[in-house]
Amino acid sequence: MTPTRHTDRRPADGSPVARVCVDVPLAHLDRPFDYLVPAELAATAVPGTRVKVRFAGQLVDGWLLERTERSGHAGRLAYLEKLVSPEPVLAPEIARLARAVADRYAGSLADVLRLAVPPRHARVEKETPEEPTPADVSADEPRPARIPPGTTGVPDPPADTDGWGAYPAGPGLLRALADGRAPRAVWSALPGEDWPARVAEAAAATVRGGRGVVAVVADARDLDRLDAALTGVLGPDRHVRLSAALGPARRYRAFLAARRGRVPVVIGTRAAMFAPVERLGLVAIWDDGDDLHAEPRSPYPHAREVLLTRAQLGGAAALVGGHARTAEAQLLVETGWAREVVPERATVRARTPAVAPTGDDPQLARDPGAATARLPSLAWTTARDALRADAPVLVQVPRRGYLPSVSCADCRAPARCPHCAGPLALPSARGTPVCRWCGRVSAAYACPECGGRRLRAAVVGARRTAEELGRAFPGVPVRTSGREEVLTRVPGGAGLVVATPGAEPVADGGFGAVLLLDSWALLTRADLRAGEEALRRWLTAAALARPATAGGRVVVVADGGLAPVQALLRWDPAWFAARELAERRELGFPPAVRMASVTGTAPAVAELLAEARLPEQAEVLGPVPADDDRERMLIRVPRSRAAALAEALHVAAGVRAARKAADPVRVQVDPLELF
DNA sequence: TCAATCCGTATC
DNA sequence: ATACGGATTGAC
Repeated sequence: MTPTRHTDRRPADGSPVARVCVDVPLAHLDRPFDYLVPAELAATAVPGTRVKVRFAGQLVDGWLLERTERSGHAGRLAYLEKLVSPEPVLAPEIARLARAVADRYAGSLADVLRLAVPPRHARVEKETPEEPTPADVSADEPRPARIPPGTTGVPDPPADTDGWGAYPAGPGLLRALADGRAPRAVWSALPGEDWPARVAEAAAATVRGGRGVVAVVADARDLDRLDAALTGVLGPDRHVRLSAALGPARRYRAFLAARRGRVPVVIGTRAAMFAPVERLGLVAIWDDGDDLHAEPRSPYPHAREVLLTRAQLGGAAALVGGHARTAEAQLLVETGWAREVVPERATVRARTPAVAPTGDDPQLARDPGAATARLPSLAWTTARDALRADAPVLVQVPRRGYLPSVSCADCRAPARCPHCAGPLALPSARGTPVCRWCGRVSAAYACPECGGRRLRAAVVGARRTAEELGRAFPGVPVRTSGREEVLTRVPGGAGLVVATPGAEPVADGGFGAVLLLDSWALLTRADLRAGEEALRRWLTAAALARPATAGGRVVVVADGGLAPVQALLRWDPAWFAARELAERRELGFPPAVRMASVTGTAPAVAELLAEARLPEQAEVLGPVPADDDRERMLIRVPRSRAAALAEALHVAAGVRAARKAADPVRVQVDPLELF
């Protein structure tokens, strides 16, 4: 039995109208609906709370956005059915941010709020509503008292040439953060940089100035490192980690600690990009080129864009850092929105390893060890020398697994399935090739380009590479770091580490040599970002090597004339980013323009585009075939029309939703993959 | 002329 | 999803 019967209800005395965002995914319902606040909820149904409302006959979840005196709605208002919890989980600035993100990405507010506020966990909410609980501290451990920001315990940053002192603009950046200003920086980290320490110092400076921080990294390993650095600088109680990997209870606990103002700093993976923080002073993202920063759920916002929007809306500082620089970050610099924080060339020279390119060496058989390992001889001798000097060696291989795909041994054309044109793979070392799409076995494969019948491994996976290296360097321990097991740190002595990109461990004292293998597989990907991504992966791995002055060497198996290889040799990510951005301007690709993709069955895509009132300058490109009989169209507009494009697509999606169009269409603004 | 039914549309 | 209004249909 409900506590209040409908007939008993009367509206609250003050602000009896609640503006509610109903949690339904339909695009045409993406606006607030007004409800009456019953008198008994007058004090508790505050903005930011979760509510239940009767909507089109159903009980649905909703967000109370606002309380007002009157409604613009002509008809009769229904009452709020229920207050889910008095906890105002949706901070007003996050509601504003979510609206801005929805608008930018042609999505609905409700979709963004689902990403922004983790699911409620009632038990967690009840525990210690008065006392703080930093997220990773379990409920029964002693809890620190609430410390107001800017009062205690934060050490001053170290002075001069170490740390941020290695960047001419670095000390000024920290000062501005501590002074409560809003500097915006695109930071190119030096090789060997202890970046978690630098981010922690920037966070500490901001906290010292009495403001909060949100910092986002790509994966759990980077998060562990940042967590440790922050604990070193701020102690264990001033920050929480927030990531989907925590599980519902711990995630909600961390979220609440931030929302209740118990901690000034939130760090995490992209799940933290919407984290509420009181008096936000700094947003930071490390390695913004990592595609893990792109949210895979509608409306597919990117952590960098969300954080920069927060900085813009909230007057907060922004720090976009990495060893590499994305074209998007370059655009921030070129438009003057952000300033570069880069080392001087002399500092770069002093800290970089010696980098050398080498071709796929036809003479590799002269070094018996190299032949065994299928290594070009320069790579082999470099590794051997480092091992002889009792230094660890990192070998980066681009893809996981065992012989993921194969190509013609004669002309190198990728081997494709004769039936469906899917990629062929070798499931076992001496087996017959099998199609990875349709599963058919191609026993008598002949290359359609040259007629060749022999196949070679297109990309040798980490496990296979590790086996071969073990044979080439007998007696040297070989470890792999990849999907199944990611190593965080390895000891300093002689040893081989075979890692896939993103899984490279840090070595005590740095790696003596870093080998970047099978690079052509990265560079020949048919992707707009192939060059940028290759360079990002190389720089990230090469940054783990010792400086050349300490014997650190890097060998990249690629043509030294290619731009990404050049950028690696000169350690000049800014040069490459400027070049890349110029090229994208010329070709009309993001971020020089705004692109959106519309994916679905051919009739559904056509229907949506027919409905959409696209801006004047819009160009429609395609169709490109997508997975399962669906197709994809791209729409390109100048950046000045970006908002209009998103709105047009959102409205068109709404019209389709209102008509109950059967087959879904996915609308994506700034899709990561363009072709 | 009126009720039953269908369809489209709004959902507070 | 469901509820409602207007249009349509069919029986008297």
